[in-house]
Amino acid sequence: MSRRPAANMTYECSLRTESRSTGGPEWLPASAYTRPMPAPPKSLIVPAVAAKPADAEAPISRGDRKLRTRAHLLAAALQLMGEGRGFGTLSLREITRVAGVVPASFYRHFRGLDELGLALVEESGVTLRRLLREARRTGMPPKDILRRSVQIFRDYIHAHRLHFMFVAGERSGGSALIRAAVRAEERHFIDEMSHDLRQFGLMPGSSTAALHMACGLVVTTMMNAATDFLDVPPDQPQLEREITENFVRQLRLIFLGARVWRE
Amino acid sequence: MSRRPAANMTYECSLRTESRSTGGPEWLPASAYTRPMPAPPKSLIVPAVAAKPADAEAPISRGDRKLRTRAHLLAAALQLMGEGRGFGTLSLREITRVAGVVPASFYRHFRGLDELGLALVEESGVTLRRLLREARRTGMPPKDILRRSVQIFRDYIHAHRLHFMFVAGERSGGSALIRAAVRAEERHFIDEMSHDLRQFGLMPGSSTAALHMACGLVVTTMMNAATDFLDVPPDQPQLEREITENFVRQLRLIFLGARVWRE
DNA sequence: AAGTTCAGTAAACGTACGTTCACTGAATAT
DNA sequence: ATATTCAGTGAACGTACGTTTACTGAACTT
Repeated sequence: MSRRPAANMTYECSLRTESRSTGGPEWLPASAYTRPMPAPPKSLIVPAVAAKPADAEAPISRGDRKLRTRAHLLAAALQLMGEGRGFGTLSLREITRVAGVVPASFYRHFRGLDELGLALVEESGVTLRRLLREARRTGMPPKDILRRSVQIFRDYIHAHRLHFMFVAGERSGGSALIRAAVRAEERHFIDEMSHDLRQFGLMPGSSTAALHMACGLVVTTMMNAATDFLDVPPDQPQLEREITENFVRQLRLIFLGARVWRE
Repeated sequence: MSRRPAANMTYECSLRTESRSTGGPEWLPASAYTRPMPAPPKSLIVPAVAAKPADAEAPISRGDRKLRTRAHLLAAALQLMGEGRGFGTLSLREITRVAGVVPASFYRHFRGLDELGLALVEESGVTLRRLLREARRTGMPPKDILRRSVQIFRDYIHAHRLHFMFVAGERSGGSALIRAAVRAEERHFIDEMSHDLRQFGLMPGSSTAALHMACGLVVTTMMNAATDFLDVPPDQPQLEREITENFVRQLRLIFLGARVWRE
């Protein structure tokens, strides 16, 4: 399961070209675009939701248009991986199909799939860092820090589900190129985190190296928890609570260990 | 990079059939098999080594032969993933090609690729558990436990490189089916490990639940370290030493935390 | 107003894929 | 000695793929 639909289907083409003339654009006045109106980037399974939520109106400029299509391509790839597939299993045609664009168009934006992958890593890296930034801005409530942080983290994951699926998935699997890029982002994340921890004065007795090591441990644990959270079916609050609880305890143990750490 | 060779190649067929008549079987007397002698399961890159190391002689029985081919298929899949690709990117034809067998033969052994994947999970699970078993047999040397264990672990990883690449890679990425199976194996591993830790009397003050939680943390860290180890190029002993050192410290921190753990 | 640029198009190419089918012939069962 | 079984074969099928090519026409430049 979960690999490509195993051959024998309706032959791909009908989708884009037909969907524009038949069941297509009643959800938006077709006149909104002059010609290169991209077909709705709808999934093959859930047709309506996600990716391009009536952001229509008038994005006129040519450069903006290009950016928009590029974003559609990235979103399409993420969406496909959201159905539970590795980046390496995506095909170019598939991505362009979901993005509502012809395959050849892809090359106007990326040299190939790897380049798109790297763009996704960067995008995800930004999402990751924003998590830290928000935590920094909020400051840490001195009471129940861990439990609160984990709750925030859980919410953040679900709000950026696709990015986290991507990072968690490609962090260890798949292509060496992408994995390396993800690990680099992760290192930046660890660096920032240990900087913040020092700033906030948690673990004052520890050396920089020890702090960094502990943060690495935290991030590993965090990524693992992310995979766990993302694998929970949406109707299993009990399971999610257990994962939350386990994650909190693990973090507690780590910080306990860090407090008594001596070289 | 690292996805499939990007089209435009010599058309696959020539490979198997030709290699038998031209440059093929001088490494073994062709008469060893009557007819269904499988072509050498050589990689497209490194032709000679690995998979079927002169285990020839006479495995006569039909059942044995079937098992042997099955093993070749599993080994072929692992080998391909060893080149740094996710399981989801493998194709059936590719696997049979490397295994030295015609595509249709695949179905004599597996219903499809997923079934082969699950077989690989099981195989890898056995490898994982053998690690614990050996640790149990040896007993833990009371001096420098952590450092010694990590060295053993590092050696074990390299001795079973492909299995660990598979587990580490599919643990978070790829198909939900395989991921679930891997996580199940991992849970078994954690169970056994916490049982052993209790047996050996480490962490005597902790509840079963706490022990289990700590073991989960250890295994997550371990899997992460495995990916790190496997990504080190073979000529970078310094980098490997750093990873080892980091891993030791992380484990030390975890056990430190576990020692002072209170509910 | 005329000319240039270039994101997106349509069609074609050669290759690879999964799956099916009737077959062959040695290992087994009778 | 004869019949049955069945792992492995070879060929064919329809579908999907990545990439290239010449094109169109609106957005920009002059």
